[in-house]
Amino acid sequence: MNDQGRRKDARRNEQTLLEAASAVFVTSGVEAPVRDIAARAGVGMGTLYRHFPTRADLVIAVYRHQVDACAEAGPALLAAGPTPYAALTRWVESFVDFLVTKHGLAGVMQADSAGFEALHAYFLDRLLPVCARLLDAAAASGEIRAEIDAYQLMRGIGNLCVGAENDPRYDARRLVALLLAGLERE
Amino acid sequence: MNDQGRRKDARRNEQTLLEAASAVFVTSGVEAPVRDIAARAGVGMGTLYRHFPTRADLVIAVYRHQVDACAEAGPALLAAGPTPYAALTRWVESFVDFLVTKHGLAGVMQADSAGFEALHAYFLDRLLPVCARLLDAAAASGEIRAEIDAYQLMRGIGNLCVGAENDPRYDARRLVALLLAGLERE
DNA sequence: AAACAATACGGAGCACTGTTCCGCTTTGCA
DNA sequence: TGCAAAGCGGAACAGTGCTCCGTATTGTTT
Repeated sequence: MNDQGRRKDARRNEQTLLEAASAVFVTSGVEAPVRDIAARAGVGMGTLYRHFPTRADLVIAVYRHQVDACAEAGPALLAAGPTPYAALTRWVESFVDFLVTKHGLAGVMQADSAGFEALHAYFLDRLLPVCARLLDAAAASGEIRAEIDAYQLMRGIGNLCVGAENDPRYDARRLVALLLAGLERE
Repeated sequence: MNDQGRRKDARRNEQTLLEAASAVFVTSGVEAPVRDIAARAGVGMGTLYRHFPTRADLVIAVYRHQVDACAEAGPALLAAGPTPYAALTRWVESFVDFLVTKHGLAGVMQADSAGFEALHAYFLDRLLPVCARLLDAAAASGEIRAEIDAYQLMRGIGNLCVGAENDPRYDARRLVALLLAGLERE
């Protein structure tokens, strides 16, 4: 727990930055200017960038716990749910909830969002295997057509969540549900 | 054909700008720097902005014909297709083709894409009524569940097309097809 | 043909990004 | 207590979209 012998001001600043970033993300969204976060943490730009070499790294650090929790929920749901498709549905719903409640996260998670490749890669690394396992199980049980791979499903879900938070006429959950319904074997 | 008595250099520059923008959009995408377009047209920034007060206006001007064609295809398909749902499917496919072939257009068509509200509004004005008509007809014929309104469907389709052009692993057409399949009444 | 508004042009400049760089400060070990 | 090493702050850079205004072009009026 020595935190690798870094100086204690460094450790304190990293923590302060994470808290500031988390707060700013809630109020101004994930795309908030880096300066705002540094200012809120009472820290210079250099400090921010030494701890988090790019905006994406900061975003990853802030949401790492929730992404991990989402990844761990997959196998649990599969074990608990009545059927694999039910587990898939619930897992997807929780993922969508996560994306939709974080301002702009879905938009920035896209592969082509310049400078956020690391974020995209992290989400994929962590969640793709989980999604694949659920999808395979649901296909094996005959509940869905195996028409799509986990990558495309994840990307489709992410895309459907883009911009969902500032548009009362748009309900990403419903559209994702429709997409899953399209997978069902009739 | 007098083009409202504007000076002839003005008319010529507007045309040159449209051609330059069109060419740049193809090679560098819709989000290409405005300076690039002005440079390609051999024109100053002031000229560009006088003719197209915002980037969105330029994008609209470049794609206006194709959007209009898409809008007009709706009623035609409804009249021609075997069923309203088939017409809807075909119309959506043509819309997806349009979005996917224009670099970054889908991403920029989103409501929250800062500075592109005008573009979003234009697409909606032009295409929403067409989509609504197709959707209503398909619902009336009993082929689909009326679970979703035209706005949400359009937005969902637009979202699914985001970033589709630079990712060989992602096939927006297939996901949109799945979404439509989710609408079918079983 | 010459003078002269009116119209339109060009590009420097502004405000705002993310990111880098480096002189100065703080820390913790000897 | 001294002093390198580690860390810090924020000015400065490069790249955006967009504005502003002095200058050039146009076409109309004498």
